[in-house]
Formats: sequence, structure tokens, C-alpha cells
Amino acid sequence: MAIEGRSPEAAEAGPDGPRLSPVPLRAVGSRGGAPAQERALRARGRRTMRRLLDAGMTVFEKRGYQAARVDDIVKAANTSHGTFYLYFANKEDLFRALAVDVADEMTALAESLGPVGPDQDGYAELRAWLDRFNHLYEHYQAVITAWTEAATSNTDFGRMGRDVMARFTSALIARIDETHVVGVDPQIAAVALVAMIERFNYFVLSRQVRVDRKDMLDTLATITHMGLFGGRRRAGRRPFTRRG
Amino acid sequence: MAIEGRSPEAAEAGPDGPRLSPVPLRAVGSRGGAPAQERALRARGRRTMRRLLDAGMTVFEKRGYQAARVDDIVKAANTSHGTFYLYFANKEDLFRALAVDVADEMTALAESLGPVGPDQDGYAELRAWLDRFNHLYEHYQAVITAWTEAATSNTDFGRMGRDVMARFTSALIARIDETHVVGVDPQIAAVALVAMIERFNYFVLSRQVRVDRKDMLDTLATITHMGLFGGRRRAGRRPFTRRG
Amino acid sequence: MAIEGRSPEAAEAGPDGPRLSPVPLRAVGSRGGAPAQERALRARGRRTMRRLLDAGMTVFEKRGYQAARVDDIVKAANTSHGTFYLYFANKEDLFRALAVDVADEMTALAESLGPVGPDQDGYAELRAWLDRFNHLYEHYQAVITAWTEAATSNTDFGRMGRDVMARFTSALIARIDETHVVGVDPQIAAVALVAMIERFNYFVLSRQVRVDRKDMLDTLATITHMGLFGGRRRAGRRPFTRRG
Amino acid sequence: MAIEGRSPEAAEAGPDGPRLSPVPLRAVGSRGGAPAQERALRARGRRTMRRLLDAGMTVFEKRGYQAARVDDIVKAANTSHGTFYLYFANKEDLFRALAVDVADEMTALAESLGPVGPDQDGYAELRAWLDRFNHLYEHYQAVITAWTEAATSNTDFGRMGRDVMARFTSALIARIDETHVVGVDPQIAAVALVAMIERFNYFVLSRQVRVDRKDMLDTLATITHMGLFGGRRRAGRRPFTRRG
DNA sequence: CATGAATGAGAATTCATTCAT
DNA sequence: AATGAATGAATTCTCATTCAT
Repeated sequence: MAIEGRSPEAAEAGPDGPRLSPVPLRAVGSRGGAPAQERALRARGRRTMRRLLDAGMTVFEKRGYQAARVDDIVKAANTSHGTFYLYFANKEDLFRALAVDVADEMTALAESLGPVGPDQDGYAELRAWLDRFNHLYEHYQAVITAWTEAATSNTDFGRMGRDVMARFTSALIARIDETHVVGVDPQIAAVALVAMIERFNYFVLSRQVRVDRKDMLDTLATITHMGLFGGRRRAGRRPFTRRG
Repeated sequence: MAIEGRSPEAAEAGPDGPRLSPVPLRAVGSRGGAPAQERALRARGRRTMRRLLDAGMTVFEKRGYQAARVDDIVKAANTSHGTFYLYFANKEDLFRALAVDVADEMTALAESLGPVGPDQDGYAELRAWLDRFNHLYEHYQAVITAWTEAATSNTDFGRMGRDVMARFTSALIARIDETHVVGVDPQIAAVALVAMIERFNYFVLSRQVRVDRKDMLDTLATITHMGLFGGRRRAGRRPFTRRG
Repeated sequence: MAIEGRSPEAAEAGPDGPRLSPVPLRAVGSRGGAPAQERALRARGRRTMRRLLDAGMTVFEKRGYQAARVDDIVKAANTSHGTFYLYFANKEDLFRALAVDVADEMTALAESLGPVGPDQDGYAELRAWLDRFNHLYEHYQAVITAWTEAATSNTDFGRMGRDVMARFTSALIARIDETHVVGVDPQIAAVALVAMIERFNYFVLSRQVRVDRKDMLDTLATITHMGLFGGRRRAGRRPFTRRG
Repeated sequence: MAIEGRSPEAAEAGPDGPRLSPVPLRAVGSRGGAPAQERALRARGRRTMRRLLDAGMTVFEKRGYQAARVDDIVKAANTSHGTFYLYFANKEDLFRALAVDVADEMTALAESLGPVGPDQDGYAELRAWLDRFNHLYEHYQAVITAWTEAATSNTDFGRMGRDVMARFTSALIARIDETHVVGVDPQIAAVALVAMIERFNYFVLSRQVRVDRKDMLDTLATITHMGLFGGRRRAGRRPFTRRG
């Protein structure tokens, strides 16, 4: 029976409903870029910087990192070129300011995964964690995508992205009860499942695949639960919306 | 026990060894770009085009699609700008020439997955298929990565990448014995597992994660086998090389 | 013998010792820039203006006039852009404020050359004058160098620099006892020697050439004395420190 | 009498007349800038590069190094921005290309000074040398001035300028007959006289001072001859044009 | 076929100067 | 009187694409 008892609605009440541990969105960019850190910003300055950061997020999302023009960002932020360079050394600097904070939030999220047993409670914990991940991913998709774009390069970005990935893997591994292992090295399996989680979210959020959010989360939770935590398969359950 | 009986060495004999269904590498770019198709190419012309295509692959791999410059390609091909435009309308055109053929090969590969039962033979089939996929991915990484880069956009590329992905999913679904389902919608699970496969290969090939190729393939095969094809977990098996 | 009798120490007592006619350093900038002259400055205002002038001198010295940025000056003065334009119309205006006073001091110095006879007293007079010049040059090097930079242009600066130069030449000419002439037009020779004096000081102070200050002054005094004032060569004298 | 016997006209026959050792003007820029050196230039390319170098010389002369815009150079060379960067990495690179060759020519000139005795032949040698120097200076004034502008900085330019200066000094020193010394260290005196020669030429060529070319050369030659080579003063000679 | 050369639109960046508080 | 913030014109540099030989 297991899963029937869980109440997904308790963990989430729709895209914007209450969450188990609410993610403090848009706390991002608090530190600002290089030039901004040499000056003491007043209220107005901080507001402008915020506008630029938000604009950056928007533009990166729409155009991708590479294609984004400083001009686009400046226009979206309703300010001038000169002003941009008052706060950031260049596009990369703005991106870094965003990325650093996204990395922090992601790390915090990664470490928020509690103990996961093979039972229904374990499933619920995992499911809620994935739900929070999905929300974060949705908000910071632009940054995360750009990470991937840049991950190959040996710049900071690459490292940053890799670090976050590693932390997710570690979080899962730390929670594994080794007795439940499936016949695969749990460390490697954890990498596989993080890959799965990341990419599925990407596919769905970038509209490359049309799957219902809930269905995605259920599927990811089930596979991960079974794959790493000894979760049992629950035959006969077919409550899913079929995709068109 | 099951797996012990299989002979991975039969399915692969090292990076360059014989394969079950040899991938016709470098048949790629056979059609060429727009300008080239309006002319009848002689031997020398075809050789030049090939140099440009190869150079493109190299440069895209090193720099990524967006960052690649026509100049880089031209230099790598040991030819001139003028010549480039004799064969391709622009960078995108060259990329398309590469991508079309990669897509064909990928599709062929996707459809080469035979019946997969819950037994050891099914596992072997899956494992061999993943092995072939890994080889292809390795060769065409540049193109595949660029697909991802562009997948969001509504250009041809995006569509192409999405199509290939869809075919992989379909291939898996077509082989599922629906009775063995895990408590998740197999269609959605298939998407999840394709996501896992793609991204794990990406992580490994782009050196973001250090996992042995064999270990990766075993893990992917096991998880997929269990997740979609009723494969049984084989307790106690721990034959894996731990990563450093 | 002549020179042996002179007492260079009487004319100077080391880099910071007493001088025959002490140079009123830092009386410079007394008039201020255009905007400052339209207002009555209180003590605080005058202090700020001074900080800006000093900063200007420093920055011009380090960077040169052209390369100096208002931002550099403002930072060096520990004040803001807004404040800068409260006192000066622009960089040129600040420079002019400095230059006018430097020109005055230079002119005063030029005219302070007393009668120069062919004897040892004449030599001493010349030597002391050159010593004073060197001190002034050291202090106002930035301005003088910038004059040179700008001398070609037909701006005020150019004129100012040329005027100062002309005054030096006149001062020498006025002191020449025409009977002692060397076979060259004393007016032209005077130009040559002013050129020599200026450039040698420049070379030494800008570290382009490593010559001891005293040696430089002795040499310049001797050559000028001989060249224009009938000074006799004094054989056998080799009291100089050889440069490394 | 001495000098009367000399024939300045033998050494020069007006600004463009025959010279003792003709200076190969405009052999400059032969090596080109960084980007040009990576490519094999054809005739057309070399012509364009030459146009750019000549334009650079012109513009630097008119505006000075700092104030010169790449745009000015491009316009003067009748070509495009893009083309400029095909041959030079930037303004500095073009300048360096000019400067390197000017330095070479200057060095060659410096070393072309033959033995200088205290007699009239020695004077003639010196006079001819100064004449050649003046011609070179006239042609390359822009570069030389910019050297001075940049000499303070620790860039290549500075070093280059200093080197050339040092070579001139060495050339003079090498020719000094030490017995004829004037009571000053000949090494230091040589520096003084090089300073004089350089700056006088500068004053005259930049029109800061109106002195006839011939008069300048006679004066410089006389002072140098006397100062370093035991040349005798020749009383009563007053053949000079007075300046207005 | 091949290629070196040329082009110019577009993107990034700097910096003097003005503005609002 | 002081200052942080904003501005935008001017400048440098890049790079896809076309041209002439």
C-alpha cells in the first residue's frame, strides 16, 4: 500500500502553494559585482543593482548567456550602459554575482534532505525535496542552464556548476542505507540519479518534453527511492495523467 | 545471479574494438551545406568540404557552438574564409550539415534496440545498446552539446535535438513489457531514464565527473532494466571499481 | 683654479637645506579654477580645493596629463566627482590653475639670475641658480612635463610653456657679457643651453639617466659658464663620482 | 680660423640635398604589427600596411600619440577599421612597429659618428653627424616625441627611448679624446650635450623656437666640439642670422 | 577552386560631465 | 558644501560576410 497513505498535497499545494521548507527566492545577487564592492551603496544604488540583477536573470533566461547583450540587460533594467559598468565589470561579472548566490541556495537545498527510509515516509521526504528542487530550478533556470553551457570551460562557472552537482550527489549518498543497495555501486547510482533529476527538470522546464509537473516528481521520487533507498515497487498503481 | 553469465567483453572490446553493430562513423556531412548542393563537387572539392566538416566538429567540441568562430574553423581546416563560404552559407549551415547526419545515426541507433526481457539476455541487450550510444555520444559530443545549447530556441536545431530525444524515448517504450511496470507511468519513466542516460554520458565525457566507463554503463543498464523492464535486483553484487 | 674656491655648500645645503632665495612651494593654485572664482570660499572650501590641487599634481606626475582621469584625481583627493566640478570646470581648468602659478614661480626664478662674470663668482652664481631651478623642477615636474606634452598644440598651455622657456633664455642673454662670446651667436647658444638644462633635469628626475644631482649641476654650470660667460676650463679637475 | 675653411655646403646642400651618408628614410615599419606577422602578406597587403604606417606617422605627428584615434589613422589611410586590426593589434602595436624601426635607424646613425679631433675636420665630422640627426629627427619627430611622452612609463616604449638615448651618449663618449676634457666628467658632459641636441632639435622642429636650421647646427656643433673634443673658440666670427 | 583582402555593422567599455539629494 | 548616482557620446575592437584576383 505504502504510497497511498502519503499526502502529496501536504507537501505542496500547487505551484505556488505552501511548501515544507519555503525557499527564500530572490535573495540572490546580494553581494553584487566587482565594481560595486569597492563602493558603499546607498539605497538608490542598491535598488539599481537589484534592477540590473533581475534584468540579467530575465535576459539570460530568454536569450541564454552567450547571446545575451549588455544592451539587452540595460534596456530591461531601464538604465544606461554607463550605469551598468558602475555595478558590474561586464556581463560575466553580473552572471557570477547571480551564480554565486544560486550556488549557495542550491547547496543549502541539497543539504536539506533528511533521512530517507525505505518506507512511505522516506518516499515523502524525497518527494518533498525534489519538489523544492524543482521550484528552485524553475526560478534559476537561466543560471543553471548557463552553468551547463560553461561547465566544459575551465572558468569559475564550470567549477561552480560541478561543485553544486557534487553536493547533490553527496547529499543523496549521505542518506543511503547501504544495506538496501540494488546491485550497483551506490555512489555511481547516485550520480546517475542526480543526472536524471537535473535533466528531467530541464526537459520539462524548457518545454522540450510535455510532462505534468506532479507526474515528473512522482516518477523521479519513485525511481530514486527504489534505486537508492530500497523503496518497494507498488504494483497496480496507475494514477498518472497520460501526456498528449 | 543472471548478469555474471553475460560477457561484456563480447559486447565491447575496448574503445576501438569490435562492436555488435558497428557505427558508420564519419559518414557524416555527406550532404554538405546549401552552397555545395548547387554545384557538382569534384574529388578535390569533396576533400575540402570534409576538412571543413571535421574542423567544425573539432572546434565546436572545443569551444561550443556559440563561441566557435568561422575563423577558428577555417584555421583548423587549413583553408580560407573565402573557401568556407564556397561550401557553407554560414556557421549554422555547417552545423546543420553535421547535425542532420548525427541525427540520422542517432535515430538508427535508437531503433536498434531489440526486445528486452526481464532476464539476463534483456540486460545484455540493454547494456550493448547503451554501449553503442556511449560511443556515438563520444564521437558527436560537440553536436549533441550544441543541440542542448540550442534546444530552447525555436530553430531547426532545437527541433532536431528534441526529435532525437523523442525517438530514444519511443524506442524504450516500444520495448517495455507493460506488465512489469513499477508503479510509475512507463512513458514518463522512459523520459526520466533517457534523461539519466544522456546526462550521465555528458558528465562523464565532459569530465565533470570521474566514473569509469564500464561502471557507468553497468549502472545505467541496471537501473533502466529494473525501472522499465522488470529486471531483478541482484543482492550482494559489488564488482565495481570505486572511484577515487 | 677658480672653481675650487667656490663653496657649493653655501649655495645649497643638501636636498632640503637652506637656499639662496627660498622657493615658496605650495603657494600654488592660489587662484583656483573658474567655478571657484565665482564664489567666496570659506575655510572648508579652500581646504577641499587645495586637496584637489595637490591630488592633481600627484596624479599628473604619475600618469601624465593626458592619461590622468578626473576619477583618479577625485580618488586621490578623497572626494567626489560632484565636488570636483564645484571647483574646476574640468581637468584642463585644474591644470591651468597649477600651471599659472608654476609659471609665475618659474619666471621669478628665471629673473633671479644675478650678474655672471667669467670668474669663480660668476660660476657660483650660475651654479646656485641651476640648483634652485632643479628644486623647482623637482617639485613641479608634473606640470612641466605636461607643458612639453602640450607645447605643440596651440592651446594656452603651449603658450605658457613657451613663454617660460623664453624667459629663461632672456635671463641668460641679459647676463651675457658680449665680449666673451664663443664664436656662436649668444642668443642661439642661450637657447641651446636652456634646452640642455631643461632636458638634463628631466632625464635625471624621470630616472631615465642615473647621474648624481651634484654632478649634473656642476656639469651644467661649467658648460654654461664656459659657453656663454667666458668661463675658463680647469684642467685636471676630476672630482666627480663616476656613475655605475 | 679653423672653421672658416670648412664647407658646410659640402655636408649638406639644403634640406633635401646630398648628404655624406644618406639616411634611408621610410624603410620604416618593415616588420609590421603582431597580427600581420602571423600571415604571409601579398603585395596588396603590404601596400595597405604601408598606408597604415604612413597614416600613423602623420596622425601621431599631428595629434600626438595619446590623442590619436584609430579612426583618424584609418581615415588617413583610406581604409576601414576592420582592415586596421588585420595588420595591427591596436594603436600601440602600430606605434611599436614604427618605433622599432626608428630606433634601428637612430642607432645606426648614432654609431655613424667617426673620429672627432679638436681640429676643423673634427668639427666637420660632428657637424655632418648633427645634420643627419636633424634630418632623421624631422622625419620621425612624431615617434620621438611620443617616446618622450611614454618614457616615464615602464612600458617597452620607455625602454626603447632610453636605449636610443644611451647609444647616442655612448657614441659621443667613444669618440672623446680624454685628454681634452674640460674639467667635467666627459660621460656626464656627454649626457648633457645629448640632452641639448635632442631638445634643441625638438624646439626648432616643433616651432617652439624660431631659429634657422643652419644656425642651430652650427651652434650645437660648436658647443659640442668645444665641450667634449677640445675644439677652440673662434673669436670674432659672427656669421649668424639673427632670429626675428 | 582557392585565397588573401576588405568591409562595416554591432558589441563592449570608458569617462567627462550633469543631476538629485 | 558635499556626494553618490546617472548619463550617453566617443572609442575600441570583433567577426560574419563579400570581393577581387
